[in-house]
Amino acid sequence: MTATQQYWLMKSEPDECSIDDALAAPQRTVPWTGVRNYQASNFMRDAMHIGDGVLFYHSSCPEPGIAGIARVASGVKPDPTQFEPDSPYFDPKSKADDPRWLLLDVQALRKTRLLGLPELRTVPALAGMRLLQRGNRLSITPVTAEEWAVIEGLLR
DNA sequence: GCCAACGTTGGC
DNA sequence: GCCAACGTTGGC
Repeated sequence: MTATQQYWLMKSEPDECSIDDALAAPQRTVPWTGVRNYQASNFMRDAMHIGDGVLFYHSSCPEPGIAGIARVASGVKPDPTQFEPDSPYFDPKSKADDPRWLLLDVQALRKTRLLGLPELRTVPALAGMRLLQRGNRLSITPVTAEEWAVIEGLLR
């Protein structure tokens, strides 16, 4: 156990799962369903570890931004919604013995004030954040230790 | 609702 | 393996 803690930003639509929803869940933990992008999925499979820090981001909503702090709470497992025909995340190409999509559990730690996207863009130290790069659409992006520290400072 | 940006699909 | 067409994301 030598891996140092890493940091991530994970987008969730608050209509589906807000930071309040996550905090209200059993163990404050929710399965991160619905990732349907290989880059994001590969982050979960190859790079994310239990205990990593997570910025809980609200997207596709009136006020997009960081809404809370969470942690990675499990390793990867198959995302069951890919096998559910009635789910919006159903993937007919997925086979039970060869799932295409993974998830891991995320445990909410605390709600923060909303650190909105416009405010994030004003912080020079965050100019390089993956989230803020032009055209970024990834639902899971790495956050550097420096960026994490700056954001913790803004949320204090 | 618009649209820029990006990822995926599938014909060749 | 290329690349045009199409679908999706997500801020505005």
